[in-house]
Amino acid sequence: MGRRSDHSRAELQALIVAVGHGLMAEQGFARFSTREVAKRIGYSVGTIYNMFENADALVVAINTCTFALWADHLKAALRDAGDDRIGALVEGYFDFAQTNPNLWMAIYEHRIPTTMPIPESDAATRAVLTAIVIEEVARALDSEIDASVSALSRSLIATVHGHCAFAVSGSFALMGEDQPVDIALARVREILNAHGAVPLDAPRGFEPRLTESESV
Amino acid sequence: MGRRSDHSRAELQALIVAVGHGLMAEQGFARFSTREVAKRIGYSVGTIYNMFENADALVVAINTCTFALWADHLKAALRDAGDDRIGALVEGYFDFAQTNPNLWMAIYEHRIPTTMPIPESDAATRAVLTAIVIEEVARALDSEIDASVSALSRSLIATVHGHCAFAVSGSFALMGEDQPVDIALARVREILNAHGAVPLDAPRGFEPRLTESESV
DNA sequence: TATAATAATTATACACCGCTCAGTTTTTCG
DNA sequence: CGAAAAACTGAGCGGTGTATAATTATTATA
Repeated sequence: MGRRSDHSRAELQALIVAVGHGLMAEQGFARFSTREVAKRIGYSVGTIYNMFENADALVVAINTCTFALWADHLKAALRDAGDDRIGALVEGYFDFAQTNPNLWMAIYEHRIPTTMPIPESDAATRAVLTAIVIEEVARALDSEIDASVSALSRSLIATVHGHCAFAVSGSFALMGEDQPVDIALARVREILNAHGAVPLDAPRGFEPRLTESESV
Repeated sequence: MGRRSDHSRAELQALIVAVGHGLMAEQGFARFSTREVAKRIGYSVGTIYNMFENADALVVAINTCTFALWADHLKAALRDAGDDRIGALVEGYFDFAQTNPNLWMAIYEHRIPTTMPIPESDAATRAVLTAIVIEEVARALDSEIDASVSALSRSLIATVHGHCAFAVSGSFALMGEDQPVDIALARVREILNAHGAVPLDAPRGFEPRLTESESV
Protein backbone atom coordinates (compact mmCIF):
# COMPACT_ATOMS: atom_id res chain seq x y z
CA MET A 1 0.00 0.00 0.00
CA GLY A 2 2.05 2.93 -1.20
CA ARG A 3 1.18 6.02 0.82
CA ARG A 4 3.12 8.75 -0.91
CA SER A 5 0.50 11.29 0.16
CA ASP A 6 0.93 10.77 3.89
CA HIS A 7 4.47 12.09 4.06
CA SER A 8 6.87 13.56 1.56
CA ARG A 9 10.27 11.93 1.33
CA ALA A 10 11.83 14.64 3.48
CA GLU A 11 9.03 14.49 6.03
CA LEU A 12 9.38 10.75 6.28
CA GLN A 13 13.13 11.01 6.80
CA ALA A 14 12.61 13.60 9.52
CA LEU A 15 9.96 11.40 11.13
CA ILE A 16 12.27 8.40 11.14
CA VAL A 17 15.09 10.40 12.73
CA ALA A 18 12.76 11.96 15.32
CA VAL A 19 11.17 8.67 16.34
CA GLY A 20 14.54 6.92 16.18
CA HIS A 21 15.94 9.62 18.44
CA GLY A 22 13.17 8.92 20.91
CA LEU A 23 13.86 5.20 20.82
CA MET A 24 17.58 5.82 21.34
CA ALA A 25 16.81 8.02 24.35
CA GLU A 26 14.55 5.35 25.82
CA GLN A 27 16.45 2.17 25.09
CA GLY A 28 20.03 3.15 24.38
CA PHE A 29 22.33 2.12 21.58
CA ALA A 30 22.44 -1.60 22.40
CA ARG A 31 18.66 -1.99 22.23
CA PHE A 32 18.10 0.35 19.32
CA SER A 33 16.61 -1.35 16.24
CA THR A 34 15.38 -0.23 12.84
CA ARG A 35 12.51 -2.70 13.07
CA GLU A 36 11.25 -1.02 16.23
CA VAL A 37 11.49 2.39 14.57
CA ALA A 38 9.44 1.02 11.66
CA LYS A 39 6.81 -0.31 14.05
CA ARG A 40 6.56 3.05 15.80
CA ILE A 41 6.10 5.11 12.64
CA GLY A 42 3.60 2.61 11.26
CA TYR A 43 5.63 1.68 8.21
CA SER A 44 7.38 -1.56 7.36
CA VAL A 45 11.10 -2.13 7.83
CA GLY A 46 11.80 -1.76 4.14
CA THR A 47 10.72 1.89 4.20
CA ILE A 48 13.51 2.67 6.66
CA TYR A 49 16.04 1.20 4.24
CA ASN A 50 14.43 3.10 1.39
CA MET A 51 15.27 6.32 3.24
CA PHE A 52 18.63 5.37 4.81
CA GLU A 53 21.30 3.25 3.22
CA ASN A 54 21.64 1.14 6.34
CA ALA A 55 21.18 1.18 10.09
CA ASP A 56 24.54 2.92 10.60
CA ALA A 57 23.46 5.86 8.43
CA LEU A 58 20.32 6.28 10.54
CA VAL A 59 22.30 6.16 13.77
CA VAL A 60 24.67 8.81 12.37
CA ALA A 61 21.66 11.05 11.66
CA ILE A 62 20.26 10.44 15.13
CA ASN A 63 23.59 11.20 16.79
CA THR A 64 24.03 14.36 14.75
CA CYS A 65 20.63 15.39 16.06
CA THR A 66 21.92 14.81 19.59
CA PHE A 67 24.98 16.95 18.84
CA ALA A 68 22.70 19.77 17.71
CA LEU A 69 20.62 19.59 20.92
CA TRP A 70 23.81 19.50 22.95
CA ALA A 71 25.20 22.58 21.23
CA ASP A 72 21.90 24.39 21.86
CA HIS A 73 22.12 23.40 25.49
CA LEU A 74 25.61 24.90 25.75
CA LYS A 75 24.54 28.08 24.00
CA ALA A 76 21.68 28.48 26.45
CA ALA A 77 24.03 27.87 29.38
CA LEU A 78 26.39 30.56 28.09
CA ARG A 79 23.50 32.96 27.51
CA ASP A 80 22.50 32.63 31.17
CA ALA A 81 26.07 32.61 32.46
CA GLY A 82 27.62 35.34 34.53
CA ASP A 83 31.34 36.06 34.54
CA ASP A 84 32.33 32.44 34.94
CA ARG A 85 31.62 31.32 31.39
CA ILE A 86 34.08 28.39 31.54
CA GLY A 87 32.27 27.11 34.61
CA ALA A 88 28.95 27.40 32.82
CA LEU A 89 30.34 25.56 29.81
CA VAL A 90 31.69 22.61 31.78
CA GLU A 91 28.53 22.36 33.85
CA GLY A 92 26.38 22.55 30.73
CA TYR A 93 28.48 19.82 29.12
CA PHE A 94 27.93 17.48 32.05
CA ASP A 95 24.33 18.49 32.51
CA PHE A 96 23.38 17.48 28.99
CA ALA A 97 25.18 14.14 29.23
CA GLN A 98 23.71 13.27 32.61
CA THR A 99 20.20 14.32 31.61
CA ASN A 100 20.38 12.31 28.37
CA PRO A 101 22.73 9.44 29.15
CA ASN A 102 21.48 7.08 26.43
CA LEU A 103 21.64 9.74 23.73
CA TRP A 104 25.01 10.99 24.89
CA MET A 105 26.60 7.57 25.17
CA ALA A 106 25.20 6.52 21.78
CA ILE A 107 27.50 9.10 20.20
CA TYR A 108 30.52 7.22 21.51
CA GLU A 109 29.14 3.68 21.42
CA HIS A 110 28.46 3.86 17.70
CA ARG A 111 31.52 2.95 15.70
CA ILE A 112 31.03 4.29 12.21
CA PRO A 113 32.38 1.77 9.69
CA THR A 114 35.62 3.05 8.20
CA THR A 115 34.16 2.54 4.72
CA MET A 116 31.31 4.92 5.52
CA PRO A 117 32.25 8.63 5.59
CA ILE A 118 30.10 11.04 7.61
CA PRO A 119 28.02 13.33 5.36
CA GLU A 120 29.42 16.87 5.18
CA SER A 121 26.26 18.39 6.64
CA ASP A 122 26.51 16.09 9.66
CA ALA A 123 30.17 16.94 10.16
CA ALA A 124 29.32 20.65 10.06
CA THR A 125 26.58 20.27 12.69
CA ARG A 126 28.92 18.32 14.94
CA ALA A 127 31.68 20.90 14.54
CA VAL A 128 29.49 23.59 16.10
CA LEU A 129 30.12 22.19 19.55
CA THR A 130 33.88 22.44 19.13
CA ALA A 131 33.53 25.97 17.78
CA ILE A 132 31.60 27.04 20.87
CA VAL A 133 34.39 25.79 23.13
CA ILE A 134 37.14 27.37 21.02
CA GLU A 135 35.43 30.75 21.26
CA GLU A 136 35.15 30.54 25.04
CA VAL A 137 38.72 29.33 25.49
CA ALA A 138 39.97 32.24 23.40
CA ARG A 139 37.93 34.59 25.56
CA ALA A 140 39.28 33.03 28.76
CA LEU A 141 42.83 33.46 27.49
CA ASP A 142 42.06 36.93 26.15
CA SER A 143 43.52 35.73 22.88
CA GLU A 144 42.66 35.55 19.21
CA ILE A 145 41.45 32.25 17.79
CA ASP A 146 44.49 30.58 16.26
CA ALA A 147 45.91 27.10 15.83
CA SER A 148 47.27 26.90 19.38
CA VAL A 149 43.98 28.00 20.94
CA SER A 150 42.15 25.44 18.79
CA ALA A 151 44.58 22.71 19.82
CA LEU A 152 44.21 23.61 23.49
CA SER A 153 40.42 23.63 23.12
CA ARG A 154 40.41 20.13 21.61
CA SER A 155 42.53 19.01 24.51
CA LEU A 156 40.21 20.63 27.05
CA ILE A 157 37.21 18.97 25.40
CA ALA A 158 38.99 15.63 25.69
CA THR A 159 39.73 16.36 29.34
CA VAL A 160 36.11 17.12 30.16
CA HIS A 161 34.94 14.23 27.97
CA GLY A 162 37.04 11.79 29.98
CA HIS A 163 35.54 12.96 33.26
CA CYS A 164 32.03 12.99 31.79
CA ALA A 165 32.39 9.49 30.32
CA PHE A 166 33.52 8.10 33.67
CA ALA A 167 30.67 9.92 35.42
CA VAL A 168 27.92 8.73 33.07
CA SER A 169 29.19 5.16 32.78
CA GLY A 170 29.47 4.74 36.52
CA SER A 171 33.25 4.22 36.52
CA PHE A 172 33.73 7.18 38.82
CA ALA A 173 31.10 5.85 41.20
CA LEU A 174 32.96 2.53 41.33
CA MET A 175 36.17 4.43 42.13
CA GLY A 176 34.41 6.33 44.92
CA GLU A 177 34.38 9.64 43.08
CA ASP A 178 31.12 11.51 43.62
CA GLN A 179 32.00 15.02 42.44
CA PRO A 180 32.91 14.53 38.78
CA VAL A 181 31.85 17.99 37.62
CA ASP A 182 33.87 19.72 40.32
CA ILE A 183 37.09 17.88 39.60
CA ALA A 184 36.67 18.27 35.83
CA LEU A 185 36.26 22.00 36.29
CA ALA A 186 39.24 22.15 38.63
CA ARG A 187 41.41 20.47 35.95
CA VAL A 188 40.15 22.84 33.28
CA ARG A 189 41.02 25.85 35.42
CA GLU A 190 44.49 24.48 36.18
CA ILE A 191 45.13 23.96 32.48
CA LEU A 192 43.81 27.38 31.52
CA ASN A 193 45.85 29.02 34.26
CA ALA A 194 48.96 27.27 32.97
CA HIS A 195 48.20 28.94 29.63
CA GLY A 196 47.84 32.40 31.10
CA ALA A 197 44.10 32.57 31.60
CA VAL A 198 42.72 35.92 32.70
CA PRO A 199 41.58 35.59 36.34
CA LEU A 200 37.81 35.97 36.76
CA ASP A 201 38.11 39.13 38.87
CA ALA A 202 40.64 40.89 36.61
CA PRO A 203 39.48 43.51 34.11
CA ARG A 204 40.08 42.75 30.44
CA GLY A 205 43.07 44.18 28.59
CA PHE A 206 45.44 43.95 31.55
CA GLU A 207 48.45 41.67 31.61
CA PRO A 208 47.19 38.59 33.43
CA ARG A 209 48.80 37.67 36.73
CA LEU A 210 49.57 33.96 36.85
CA THR A 211 47.90 32.17 39.72
CA GLU A 212 50.52 29.83 41.03
CA SER A 213 48.37 27.25 42.74
CA GLU A 214 44.74 26.46 43.20
CA SER A 215 43.17 24.01 45.57
CA VAL A 216 40.77 21.28 44.45
CA MET B 1 28.59 -36.17 24.12
CA GLY B 2 29.85 -35.19 27.56
CA ARG B 3 33.60 -34.69 27.45
CA ARG B 4 34.42 -34.00 31.04
CA SER B 5 37.86 -35.54 30.54
CA ASP B 6 38.95 -33.04 27.90
CA HIS B 7 38.78 -30.03 30.17
CA SER B 8 37.97 -29.46 33.80
CA ARG B 9 35.36 -26.86 34.52
CA ALA B 10 38.00 -24.27 35.33
CA GLU B 11 40.02 -25.13 32.22
CA LEU B 12 36.95 -24.81 30.06
CA GLN B 13 36.10 -21.43 31.55
CA ALA B 14 39.65 -20.26 30.95
CA LEU B 15 39.50 -21.57 27.37
CA ILE B 16 36.25 -19.73 26.70
CA VAL B 17 37.67 -16.47 28.05
CA ALA B 18 40.93 -16.88 26.11
CA VAL B 19 39.25 -17.68 22.81
CA GLY B 20 36.60 -15.03 23.46
CA HIS B 21 39.38 -12.56 24.12
CA GLY B 22 40.89 -13.43 20.74
CA LEU B 23 37.55 -12.99 19.01
CA MET B 24 37.06 -9.63 20.73
CA ALA B 25 40.50 -8.50 19.58
CA GLU B 26 39.74 -9.56 16.00
CA GLN B 27 36.16 -8.47 15.57
CA GLY B 28 35.44 -5.92 18.27
CA PHE B 29 32.53 -5.67 20.66
CA ALA B 30 29.81 -5.16 18.04
CA ARG B 31 30.68 -8.37 16.17
CA PHE B 32 31.44 -10.47 19.23
CA SER B 33 29.16 -13.48 19.66
CA THR B 34 28.92 -16.40 22.02
CA ARG B 35 27.96 -18.68 19.14
CA GLU B 36 31.24 -17.88 17.38
CA VAL B 37 33.18 -18.55 20.59
CA ALA B 38 31.41 -21.93 20.84
CA LYS B 39 32.34 -22.75 17.26
CA ARG B 40 35.97 -21.87 17.88
CA ILE B 41 36.37 -23.99 20.99
CA GLY B 42 34.55 -26.91 19.40
CA TYR B 43 31.72 -27.01 21.91
CA SER B 44 28.06 -26.15 21.44
CA VAL B 45 26.46 -22.87 22.46
CA GLY B 46 24.86 -24.42 25.48
CA THR B 47 28.24 -25.13 27.04
CA ILE B 48 29.05 -21.40 27.04
CA TYR B 49 25.85 -20.74 28.96
CA ASN B 50 26.64 -23.62 31.25
CA MET B 51 29.85 -21.81 32.25
CA PHE B 52 28.68 -18.19 32.17
CA GLU B 53 25.28 -16.94 33.24
CA ASN B 54 24.91 -14.92 30.06
CA ALA B 55 26.88 -13.15 27.35
CA ASP B 56 27.36 -10.08 29.58
CA ALA B 57 29.14 -12.15 32.21
CA LEU B 58 31.51 -13.53 29.58
CA VAL B 59 32.26 -10.06 28.26
CA VAL B 60 32.98 -8.88 31.81
CA ALA B 61 35.50 -11.71 32.19
CA ILE B 62 37.09 -10.89 28.82
CA ASN B 63 37.34 -7.20 29.66
CA THR B 64 38.84 -7.97 33.07
CA CYS B 65 41.44 -10.00 31.20
CA THR B 66 42.16 -6.94 29.06
CA PHE B 67 42.55 -4.83 32.21
CA ALA B 68 45.11 -7.30 33.53
CA LEU B 69 47.13 -7.17 30.30
CA TRP B 70 46.93 -3.41 30.35
CA ALA B 71 48.21 -3.22 33.92
CA ASP B 72 51.08 -5.54 33.01
CA HIS B 73 51.88 -3.29 30.08
CA LEU B 74 52.05 -0.27 32.38
CA LYS B 75 54.21 -2.11 34.90
CA ALA B 76 56.64 -3.04 32.14
CA ALA B 77 56.69 0.55 30.89
CA LEU B 78 57.52 1.78 34.39
CA ARG B 79 60.19 -0.88 34.82
CA ASP B 80 61.95 0.38 31.68
CA ALA B 81 61.33 4.05 32.47
CA GLY B 82 64.01 6.55 33.35
CA ASP B 83 63.35 9.60 35.48
CA ASP B 84 60.22 10.59 33.58
CA ARG B 85 57.91 7.96 35.01
CA ILE B 86 54.77 10.02 34.39
CA GLY B 87 55.73 10.29 30.73
CA ALA B 88 56.28 6.54 30.56
CA LEU B 89 52.90 5.94 32.20
CA VAL B 90 50.94 8.13 29.81
CA GLU B 91 52.74 6.73 26.79
CA GLY B 92 52.18 3.18 28.02
CA TYR B 93 48.49 3.94 28.52
CA PHE B 94 48.09 5.15 24.94
CA ASP B 95 50.36 2.47 23.54
CA PHE B 96 48.22 -0.34 24.90
CA ALA B 97 44.99 1.23 23.67
CA GLN B 98 46.31 1.95 20.21
CA THR B 99 47.89 -1.49 19.85
CA ASN B 100 44.69 -3.21 20.98
CA PRO B 101 41.89 -0.88 19.90
CA ASN B 102 39.12 -3.49 19.81
CA LEU B 103 40.01 -4.86 23.23
CA TRP B 104 40.45 -1.43 24.73
CA MET B 105 37.23 -0.01 23.32
CA ALA B 106 35.28 -3.10 24.36
CA ILE B 107 35.89 -2.09 27.97
CA TYR B 108 33.95 1.12 27.42
CA GLU B 109 31.45 -0.11 24.82
CA HIS B 110 30.13 -2.78 27.15
CA ARG B 111 27.42 -1.43 29.38
CA ILE B 112 27.07 -3.81 32.26
CA PRO B 113 23.39 -4.20 33.18
CA THR B 114 22.65 -2.38 36.43
CA THR B 115 21.13 -5.57 37.82
CA MET B 116 24.41 -7.43 37.32
CA PRO B 117 27.15 -6.56 39.82
CA ILE B 118 30.79 -7.13 38.82
CA PRO B 119 32.33 -10.08 40.70
CA GLU B 120 34.66 -8.98 43.48
CA SER B 121 37.66 -10.72 41.89
CA ASP B 122 37.10 -8.82 38.65
CA ALA B 123 36.78 -5.52 40.51
CA ALA B 124 40.07 -6.23 42.29
CA THR B 125 41.89 -6.97 39.02
CA ARG B 126 40.56 -3.80 37.46
CA ALA B 127 41.55 -1.73 40.49
CA VAL B 128 45.22 -2.62 39.97
CA LEU B 129 45.45 -0.13 37.12
CA THR B 130 44.20 2.69 39.29
CA ALA B 131 46.58 1.68 42.05
CA ILE B 132 49.56 1.89 39.68
CA VAL B 133 48.62 5.44 38.74
CA ILE B 134 48.03 6.51 42.33
CA GLU B 135 51.48 5.29 43.32
CA GLU B 136 53.16 7.22 40.52
CA VAL B 137 51.17 10.38 41.17
CA ALA B 138 52.19 10.25 44.84
CA ARG B 139 55.80 9.84 43.75
CA ALA B 140 55.53 12.76 41.33
CA LEU B 141 54.10 14.95 44.07
CA ASP B 142 56.58 13.58 46.61
CA SER B 143 53.61 12.90 48.81
CA GLU B 144 52.05 10.11 50.81
CA ILE B 145 49.09 8.25 49.31
CA ASP B 146 46.00 9.84 50.81
CA ALA B 147 42.48 10.74 49.78
CA SER B 148 43.49 13.86 47.89
CA VAL B 149 46.22 12.07 45.93
CA SER B 150 43.74 9.32 45.08
CA ALA B 151 41.17 11.87 43.94
CA LEU B 152 43.72 13.66 41.81
CA SER B 153 44.83 10.35 40.31
CA ARG B 154 41.27 9.44 39.32
CA SER B 155 40.98 12.82 37.69
CA LEU B 156 44.27 12.38 35.82
CA ILE B 157 43.15 8.96 34.61
CA ALA B 158 39.95 10.54 33.33
CA THR B 159 41.99 13.25 31.61
CA VAL B 160 44.19 10.76 29.82
CA HIS B 161 41.20 8.51 29.10
CA GLY B 162 39.43 11.35 27.32
CA HIS B 163 42.41 12.00 25.08
CA CYS B 164 42.93 8.30 24.46
CA ALA B 165 39.26 7.71 23.61
CA PHE B 166 39.29 10.54 21.08
CA ALA B 167 42.55 9.22 19.61
CA VAL B 168 41.41 5.61 19.24
CA SER B 169 37.91 6.43 18.00
CA GLY B 170 39.20 8.80 15.34
CA SER B 171 37.51 11.89 16.80
CA PHE B 172 40.86 13.63 17.16
CA ALA B 173 41.76 12.82 13.55
CA LEU B 174 38.46 14.39 12.44
CA MET B 175 39.32 17.49 14.48
CA GLY B 176 42.75 17.67 12.85
CA GLU B 177 44.62 16.63 15.98
CA ASP B 178 47.50 14.28 15.19
CA GLN B 179 49.53 14.39 18.40
CA PRO B 180 47.13 13.04 21.01
CA VAL B 181 49.79 11.55 23.29
CA ASP B 182 51.78 14.78 23.38
CA ILE B 183 48.86 16.97 24.31
CA ALA B 184 47.58 14.48 26.89
CA LEU B 185 50.98 14.44 28.53
CA ALA B 186 51.19 18.24 28.41
CA ARG B 187 47.85 18.46 30.26
CA VAL B 188 48.97 15.92 32.85
CA ARG B 189 52.14 17.91 33.52
CA GLU B 190 50.22 21.17 33.84
CA ILE B 191 47.86 19.57 36.33
CA LEU B 192 50.66 17.98 38.34
CA ASN B 193 52.59 21.26 38.36
CA ALA B 194 49.50 23.03 39.67
CA HIS B 195 49.57 20.53 42.51
CA GLY B 196 53.21 21.11 43.35
CA ALA B 197 54.85 18.33 41.37
CA VAL B 198 58.56 17.88 41.88
CA PRO B 199 60.36 19.02 38.71
CA LEU B 200 62.12 16.19 36.89
CA ASP B 201 65.59 17.68 37.40
CA ALA B 202 65.15 18.50 41.06
CA PRO B 203 66.49 16.18 43.76
CA ARG B 204 63.94 14.64 46.09
CA GLY B 205 63.22 16.15 49.46
CA PHE B 206 63.62 19.76 48.37
CA GLU B 207 60.78 22.24 48.31
CA PRO B 208 59.58 22.17 44.69
CA ARG B 209 59.79 25.33 42.62
CA LEU B 210 56.55 25.92 40.69
CA THR B 211 57.03 26.18 36.97
CA GLU B 212 54.82 29.03 35.94
CA SER B 213 54.20 28.16 32.31
CA GLU B 214 54.92 25.35 29.93
CA SER B 215 54.49 25.32 26.16
CA VAL B 216 52.48 22.64 24.33
C1' DT C 1 -10.44 8.85 -19.45
C1' DA C 2 -8.01 4.46 -19.87
C1' DT C 3 -3.65 2.74 -19.63
C1' DA C 4 1.19 2.40 -19.21
C1' DA C 5 5.21 3.78 -16.53
C1' DT C 6 7.07 4.90 -12.24
C1' DA C 7 7.65 5.37 -7.57
C1' DA C 8 6.54 3.90 -2.83
C1' DT C 9 5.64 0.32 0.17
C1' DT C 10 5.17 -4.27 1.84
C1' DA C 11 6.04 -9.14 2.51
C1' DT C 12 9.07 -12.63 2.41
C1' DA C 13 13.38 -14.71 3.01
C1' DC C 14 18.22 -15.29 4.62
C1' DA C 15 21.71 -15.53 7.87
C1' DC C 16 22.75 -14.18 12.06
C1' DC C 17 22.03 -13.13 17.28
C1' DG C 18 21.21 -14.46 22.76
C1' DC C 19 19.20 -17.79 25.26
C1' DT C 20 16.44 -22.07 26.91
C1' DC C 21 15.69 -26.71 27.85
C1' DA C 22 14.44 -31.55 26.78
C1' DG C 23 17.09 -35.13 25.66
C1' DT C 24 21.49 -37.61 25.21
C1' DT C 25 26.03 -39.04 26.62
C1' DT C 26 29.65 -39.52 29.84
C1' DT C 27 31.39 -39.95 34.40
C1' DT C 28 31.07 -41.13 39.18
C1' DC C 29 29.86 -43.84 42.89
C1' DG C 30 27.30 -47.13 45.76
C1' DC D 1 27.07 -53.64 37.34
C1' DG D 2 23.54 -50.24 37.70
C1' DA D 3 21.84 -45.98 39.06
C1' DA D 4 22.45 -41.22 40.00
C1' DA D 5 24.71 -37.10 38.69
C1' DA D 6 27.05 -34.16 35.80
C1' DA D 7 28.27 -32.49 31.18
C1' DC D 8 26.95 -31.56 26.77
C1' DT D 9 24.11 -31.02 22.56
C1' DG D 10 21.23 -28.79 19.31
C1' DA D 11 16.66 -27.68 17.82
C1' DG D 12 13.73 -23.97 18.73
C1' DC D 13 11.99 -19.16 20.14
C1' DG D 14 11.86 -14.52 19.25
C1' DG D 15 14.73 -11.16 17.93
C1' DT D 16 18.24 -8.54 14.58
C1' DG D 17 20.03 -6.15 9.82
C1' DT D 18 19.47 -6.37 5.13
C1' DA D 19 18.15 -7.81 0.20
C1' DT D 20 14.63 -8.28 -3.08
C1' DA D 21 10.41 -9.82 -5.35
C1' DA D 22 5.71 -8.66 -5.35
C1' DT D 23 2.20 -5.34 -4.67
C1' DT D 24 -0.02 -0.97 -4.48
C1' DA D 25 -0.51 4.04 -5.28
C1' DT D 26 0.58 7.89 -7.99
C1' DT D 27 1.76 10.18 -12.23
C1' DA D 28 2.31 10.73 -17.19
C1' DT D 29 0.88 9.80 -21.48
C1' DA D 30 -1.93 8.42 -25.37
